Amino acid sequence: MKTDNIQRQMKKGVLEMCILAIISRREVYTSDIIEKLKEAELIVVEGTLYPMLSRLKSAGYLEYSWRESKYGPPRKYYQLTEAGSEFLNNLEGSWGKLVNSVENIVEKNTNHE
Amino acid sequence: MKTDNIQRQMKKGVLEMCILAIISRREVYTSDIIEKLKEAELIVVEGTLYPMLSRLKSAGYLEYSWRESKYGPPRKYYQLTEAGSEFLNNLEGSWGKLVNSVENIVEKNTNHE
DNA sequence: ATATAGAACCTTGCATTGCAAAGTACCCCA
DNA sequence: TGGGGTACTTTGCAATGCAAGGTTCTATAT
Repeated sequence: MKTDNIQRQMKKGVLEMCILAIISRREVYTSDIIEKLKEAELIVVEGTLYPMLSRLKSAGYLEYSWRESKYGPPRKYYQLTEAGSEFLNNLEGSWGKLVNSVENIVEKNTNHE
Repeated sequence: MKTDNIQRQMKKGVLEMCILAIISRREVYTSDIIEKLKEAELIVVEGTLYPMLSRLKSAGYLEYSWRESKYGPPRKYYQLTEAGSEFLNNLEGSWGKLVNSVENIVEKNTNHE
């Protein structure tokens, strides 16, 4: 159990929410998302993101449109669907509950030395 | 992607921290831990907890001592090791960072309607 | 034309791990 | 001796983050 794994494990389950949140702000493509996450110090790599976006698309939470780029092949720009907005709301609710639960447990144990 | 899975996915990675936090308060055995988690509305079942405790034990973060019970077979009461305390501190640090990161991402997108 | 570089997308395989379900072992009491 | 309750353990499955490798497209230099 390495320290490296800690952040990784914890990220699980909130990544979808973060990605949907980023897309909800404005249409973005994959590299934009990676950059936004990096700004928030949540490192994510392509191998994680592409399958994730596919899953969210299959689930009906996302759509995309192709746009050309001057610097390379065309890009997939993602947008949230109605269902995606709802889902994001649910995720944010669950996240809030989880944060509360964890604080209940952890704070009781903090020995303020 | 069912709503049922949301909480489950998010729980991943913080469970270890919560369990260590609970054990750090006082010596407990498995059923105690389940009950404490339930109080905080973090439902965990035996099939999750036992392998987890074994992992934490193998990693050197926990020790246990057997104690007899009036009501059944003896119980394993867990205590944190030195390494376990350190690890718990790390986890709490990572957790704090993650909460900040997520808030950075999510709050920027909240349209306070 | 051809080669090179770089951007963007996608796929495969692995390791981790929460969980359901089934199994084992112990204790008490009638 | 048998039944019920408690506790611990194991097996197999499904989900998923990620490393690594691959394909396709554009632009630029030769």
